[in-house]
Amino acid sequence: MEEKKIKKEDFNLLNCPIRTILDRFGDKWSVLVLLILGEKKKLRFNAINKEIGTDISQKMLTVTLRTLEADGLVLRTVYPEVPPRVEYEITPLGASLVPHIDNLAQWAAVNMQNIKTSRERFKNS
Amino acid sequence: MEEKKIKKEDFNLLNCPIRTILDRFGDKWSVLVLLILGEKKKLRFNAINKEIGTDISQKMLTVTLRTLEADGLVLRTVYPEVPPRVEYEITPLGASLVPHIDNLAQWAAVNMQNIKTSRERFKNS
DNA sequence: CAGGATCCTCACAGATACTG
DNA sequence: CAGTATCTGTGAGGATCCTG
Repeated sequence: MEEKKIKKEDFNLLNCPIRTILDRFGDKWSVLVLLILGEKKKLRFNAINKEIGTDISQKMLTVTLRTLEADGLVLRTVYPEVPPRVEYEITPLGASLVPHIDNLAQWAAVNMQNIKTSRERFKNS
Repeated sequence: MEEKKIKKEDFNLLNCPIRTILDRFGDKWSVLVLLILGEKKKLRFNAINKEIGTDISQKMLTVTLRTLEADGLVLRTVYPEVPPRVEYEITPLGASLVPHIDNLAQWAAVNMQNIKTSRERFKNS
């Protein structure tokens, strides 16, 4: 059995750290959840769901939260009650990432119109 | 003919600007190409290809460059020669984005081990 | 309430062959 | 040299049903 395939995990495109994090946060929901928890401190599952809107499926919210938890960016606390209560909050590590995302968001907000115009011009050329 | 489907382009998840840019740069190659062009100023197609390594296909490099060009982040100059010569360089807009990506990369480099450890612990729990 | 378990699908990415 | 044109697969994301 050969091993031609280099695993994404092991290679990470020249071990560029930026790629390692983009592999995680380039997905559809991680950043959004992180920003929400960065603001609101403590939230339950359905509360996060409401914050996002109806656009995320239960499954994807679960997957996203589990990934963030596994990475140590979000803390998940289960209270042994009936009905069950689960609260999510951002960790210091997660909080340290938020400002960087905010910076990117800032840049995006400032230059969005610029990009859209450029995109439009490109289409008609 | 109904129009139930909301196009990704039009919706952008609550028009959150951060999502708009992550939709673009969450892909596999855009950020890498941007960083390379941010350093090397002017490069030809095959030169970029070499910088990345053998891991990107011609097609994906073309697609990536075209998208960056459309967004106004990269300038594409075709010289009417035989054989053809095409040079790519970063635009001021693109250059203004690079530091933000670098910041993220910095964070990633600093906290990568932390995250990996956390991930390992999560797996064995 | 907070998910787990399934099934589906479609867009993105890759491989390959060809060309001005 | 710097691309196009096709074909194909894979897996993130979504819909739905079920449960401690």
